[in-house]
Amino acid sequence: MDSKICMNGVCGATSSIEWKKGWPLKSGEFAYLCDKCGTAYEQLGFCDLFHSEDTGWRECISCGKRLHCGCIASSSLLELLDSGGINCVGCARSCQLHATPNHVKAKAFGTSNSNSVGETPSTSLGSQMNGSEPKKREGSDGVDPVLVLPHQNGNTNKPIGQIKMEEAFHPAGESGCTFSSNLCQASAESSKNVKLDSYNGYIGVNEIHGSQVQTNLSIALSAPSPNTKLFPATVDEGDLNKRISSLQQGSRSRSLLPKPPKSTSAVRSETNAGIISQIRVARPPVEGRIKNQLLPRYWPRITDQELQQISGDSNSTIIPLFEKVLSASDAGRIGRLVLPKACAEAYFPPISQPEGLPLRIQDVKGKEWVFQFRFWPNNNSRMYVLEGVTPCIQSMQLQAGDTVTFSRMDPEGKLLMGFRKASTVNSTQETRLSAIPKSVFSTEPTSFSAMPENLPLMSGYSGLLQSFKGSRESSMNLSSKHFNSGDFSWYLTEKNEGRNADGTFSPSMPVSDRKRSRNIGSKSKRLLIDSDEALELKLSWEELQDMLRPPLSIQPTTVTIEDHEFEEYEQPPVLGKRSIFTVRFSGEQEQWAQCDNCFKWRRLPADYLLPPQWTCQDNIFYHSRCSCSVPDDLTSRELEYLLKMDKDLKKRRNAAGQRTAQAHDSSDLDSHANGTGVAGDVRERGATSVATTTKHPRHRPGCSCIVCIQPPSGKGKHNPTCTCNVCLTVKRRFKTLMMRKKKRQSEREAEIGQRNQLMWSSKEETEVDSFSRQVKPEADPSDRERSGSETLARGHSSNQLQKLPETTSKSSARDISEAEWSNKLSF
DNA sequence: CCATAGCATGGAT
DNA sequence: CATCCATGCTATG
Repeated sequence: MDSKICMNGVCGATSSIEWKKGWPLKSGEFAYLCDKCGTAYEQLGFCDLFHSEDTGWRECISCGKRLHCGCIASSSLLELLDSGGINCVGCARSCQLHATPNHVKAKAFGTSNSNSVGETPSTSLGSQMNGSEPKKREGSDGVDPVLVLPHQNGNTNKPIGQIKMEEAFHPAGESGCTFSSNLCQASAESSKNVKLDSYNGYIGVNEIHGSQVQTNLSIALSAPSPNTKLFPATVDEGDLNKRISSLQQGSRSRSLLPKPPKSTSAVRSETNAGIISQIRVARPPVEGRIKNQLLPRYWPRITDQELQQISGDSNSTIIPLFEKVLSASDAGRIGRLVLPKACAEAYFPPISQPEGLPLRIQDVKGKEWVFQFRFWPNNNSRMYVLEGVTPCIQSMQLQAGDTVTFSRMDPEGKLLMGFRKASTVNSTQETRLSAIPKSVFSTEPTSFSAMPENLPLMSGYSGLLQSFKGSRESSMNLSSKHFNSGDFSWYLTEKNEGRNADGTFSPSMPVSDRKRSRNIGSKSKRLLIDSDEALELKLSWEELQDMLRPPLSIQPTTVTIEDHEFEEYEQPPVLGKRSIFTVRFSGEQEQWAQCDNCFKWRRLPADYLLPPQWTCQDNIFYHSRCSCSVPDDLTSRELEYLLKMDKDLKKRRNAAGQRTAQAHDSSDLDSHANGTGVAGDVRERGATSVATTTKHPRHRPGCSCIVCIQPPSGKGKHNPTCTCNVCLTVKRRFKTLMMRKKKRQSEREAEIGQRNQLMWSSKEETEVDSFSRQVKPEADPSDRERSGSETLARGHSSNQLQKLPETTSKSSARDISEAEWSNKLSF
């Protein structure tokens, strides 16, 4: 059967479906009915075609359940779209807005003329209503009028049809609301208007003019009359107006559908040229093992525009699967993301063992992550979790309250992970900036409020888009190349730790704030957090210190205390972007920074002082990577490794800092500030002074930080034997530093020894390729060599990195489908 | 003592 | 009431 334009006018732009010939038109041609609509309606309760249409889905304001698109199978559902709000029947009823049903049995759209046409319409709406199998109706008696949906331009403002309210949608047993079916039966007049008295709202338009179908179907934009009761009652006017306005936008783009039917490509190009919906509405599942049993809150809310952009010109189809608002524990340090059971069972491979299986998921940057997808037995049920998500969550800089989205790329079956920040502004740049405290110059710890909640969302799908346009291929294919080709093996230096203890840019919550953060992102009452505290971010003093940088282009002067040289700066430090410093075995020092725009990691010279904002375009050192479209300098494994090293380093540093604090409990100095790494750290390059500076932005009365106790340049220096408080402090710090360094060194040596032991002993159990065997011993001497250096360093060979997935992968008994999934996911 | 893994509990729906 | 799932609790290494 040829592809036809659905004469319903809504599904017309969807080309890959078959149509049934409908009623005759004045032109002598026939209307074509979208068979798929009916099928989808029957099977899913939704028209799964409409999502690609410019008008977007409608969802119930109250419960989030998606209303039908208004296609032929769902003309019964339109009444709620235009009733002064969008609401499903269930919610409308709870607001006492339910209309009293009328008593005229409606006809399914297009069924009435089937006799005259000699063909049967797609499905019987009536049968659909009952949730039974679609039946072919053998025509109807007489020449029933074609159901014409009301026209809002007619201005007659009088009901022309009779309305029947009928429980149609979601047969008993379904959770959530049911949908009503106000069927508007109308005469064959071409232009009519219907006012639903019960709702005081107007419903959509479908008008047939000869060979053309004009459709303003689902969008009735008439403002409710002053007496109209808006529903649900809880919807505020602003929100309502917004929704109405977005619906208006959506409706405009599909008003006229020329006939005769276009070819597939023509239709597609028209769609592409037209307005693609940017409305973010929930999409119920169109497939999966449990289909529409998924709770609406897990329905993916990707917009048509995002979808289209992601899939782009490629042959791949992006299928949004589900999304989840991160709970505190999801985003926490445990690294376990609780998956909605239904979603896990519907979209992830079936697992029979609690150990589950490793799942490869590509994130918005094109990076591939491997998570352990598993479950815990729980009350005769299961609780599904993704384990090991911390690096990924951190990479995307997500926190509780943000949303992660899961999609699948077909036909590859590749799983994709996106995100939306819970509260942010449009551009990613600004988003990132919002993580930098505005009040950073005032107090410690610095706290500030994040952006208002109702700002536009930043979508992870946009991120997907970037990654797919620019680096999808490479990110997929290059993941292991890096390991083999280069000497990708470094150890961290302690200068300017890039991230906090968890490797995140966004700060880890202080313990005292955990309780508060717990409220973010979970459902129900836990969402009701104190408005003042909502989305407040905290930066610890230490985390702020990490962002401090010596002033650019200013040479320090050097002072000597007890034969140790310290640099001092005339200007106070400035805020800079966090980065991670590494040293290669060759001794080459490097710095790794994350682009504020695309979030890719870029290698930079160690001595480059990053500004607070930095993007790929600012990469003046490596022109080949000065664009966000260039693949990440780090593969996911490398990044994971880097962050892990950073985390470990930070852990040890914190522990050392705590010990120091205990040792010097009388000091109110910043006992955490430390680190005279390879390139040094201004904070530790203390100097003695007579006069102190108060220039730095964090200064406050009594501040005794290392900046404040520095003398302004040119002012008097202290004698090496000086015993003033400042000098004593500096000396004490230095002593502490050396002790710490010594301790770390011994720790590291112990660790290295242990690791080597483990490595070799595990060879008995783990299959180790010969390459690893050959190379590993070589890495160790360099390790030891480094351990004697001044640099705080941990050594790992690239071969160890390469073995990561094998060692983390827990093999388990898998049934056939698990194996299939594994195969599909390249395991 | 600490981090982690796995299970248990209880609020919410 | 049953189920889900966020998170607490505890055994374990």
